Amino acid sequence: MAGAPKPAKIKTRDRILQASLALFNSEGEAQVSTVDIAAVLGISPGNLYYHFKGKEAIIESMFDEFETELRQVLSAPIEKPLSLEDNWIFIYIIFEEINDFRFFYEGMSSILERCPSLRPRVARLLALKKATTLAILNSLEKQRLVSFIADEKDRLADRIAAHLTFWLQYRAITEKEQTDRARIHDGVYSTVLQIAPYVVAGRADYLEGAAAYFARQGAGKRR
Amino acid sequence: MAGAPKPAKIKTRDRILQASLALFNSEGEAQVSTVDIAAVLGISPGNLYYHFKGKEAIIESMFDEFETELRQVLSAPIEKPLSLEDNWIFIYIIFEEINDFRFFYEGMSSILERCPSLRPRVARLLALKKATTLAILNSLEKQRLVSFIADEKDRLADRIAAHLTFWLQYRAITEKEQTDRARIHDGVYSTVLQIAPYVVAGRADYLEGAAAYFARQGAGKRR
DNA sequence: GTCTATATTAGGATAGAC
DNA sequence: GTCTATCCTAATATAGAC
Repeated sequence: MAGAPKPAKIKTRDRILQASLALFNSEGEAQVSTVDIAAVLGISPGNLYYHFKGKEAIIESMFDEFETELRQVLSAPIEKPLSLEDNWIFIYIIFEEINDFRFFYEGMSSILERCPSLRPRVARLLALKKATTLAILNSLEKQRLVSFIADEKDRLADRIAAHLTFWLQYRAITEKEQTDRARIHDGVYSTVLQIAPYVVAGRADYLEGAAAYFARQGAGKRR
Repeated sequence: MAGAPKPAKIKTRDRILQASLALFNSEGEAQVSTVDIAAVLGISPGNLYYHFKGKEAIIESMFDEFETELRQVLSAPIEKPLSLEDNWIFIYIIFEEINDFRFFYEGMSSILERCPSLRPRVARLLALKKATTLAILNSLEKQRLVSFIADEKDRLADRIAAHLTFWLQYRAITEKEQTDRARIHDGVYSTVLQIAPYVVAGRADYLEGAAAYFARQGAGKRR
């Protein structure tokens, strides 16, 4: 009803990005050629090359978008602390972002070899993951919900950053039949459990609460 | 002096495996062609194809060896429990094995795409990593050194298995300048710290002991 | 912006002589 | 076992018409 603008045909450039992402994620970036991408879109390879210099250019353009989104997400809890449950949802969102861009994580070293300009940007993104995790841990610590000694806090933040980065890949190998949804869910639960042993009082309650929360969500149909 | 057999020229087949591993690890498997391998060995591509049907055959053959070695290593603590310090050395050995085969871990999803027969074997290897970790945790638990509630133990084993698998990659991105040695060292320390919060009594002592142990080793020249 | 046609290469792979 | 020579293919990339 509202003055919606005409159907607004999606620009070819964007269709290329969108189709490439889908293909990369399902087939693996290494297994997809520029011809494949053009084929699924029903356009000519020549046309594709009019929009992008090549596969690397496509990847770099995708990364731009991913980086922007993830930076935005990761900055939220640094600005204002979240409640415990909000933290859990927050981890969900991060895993979902990463899952949408999983081809990149799976082929990372080969991609970074071919797109060296991305290397420092990836490194900064990982650093931001750690910083955000640290901010959350600091907030929990200030609320006296958890406590750390020595360099435990810093090390935990590092491990969680790595966990966020690689857990989906780990699970993809160990549980081949899982759906994306199940893998993400499991990843979040697994992150939450990692914090449990540092919970000051009522660690059992925390574990129980988490188990209940994730059983509930697991049955649901988030996304 | 001793009746050493003549210089025993290494068989070409083995030289190919050895050179390929070195190239794969330094350049990335995807960036290395059969021609490259032949070139560094000073043999003809035709000769290489006499020994191996192609790059995939080389990788599969390398994996055979890696699998055998790692299985042997991982089976040790299942058969007989280790002391605390022995466990640390044990983790060192695992990281070293993985580091020697890191091209495989880095390009895993692409390699498994091309060598589907390896997928179940990799999955079983990861399962064995987890089983071994579980065996160690069980042993520590029986000695009353650590304690777990709910499914913490199982989840920790899973996380450590993932940690062993991906930590070197994580560090390779976040700390570009590190040497292999430093990365491995850091990986072991980081694994050890992950167990700390479950230590029943004297967690502070445990942490301090670990820090001292790894400071000492870090200065040393293991390997 | 899009297509058709074509060029260029690099990599994988084989045949046959030595 | 090893080399030379060669082939085949798939993927990248460009030129020029529409």
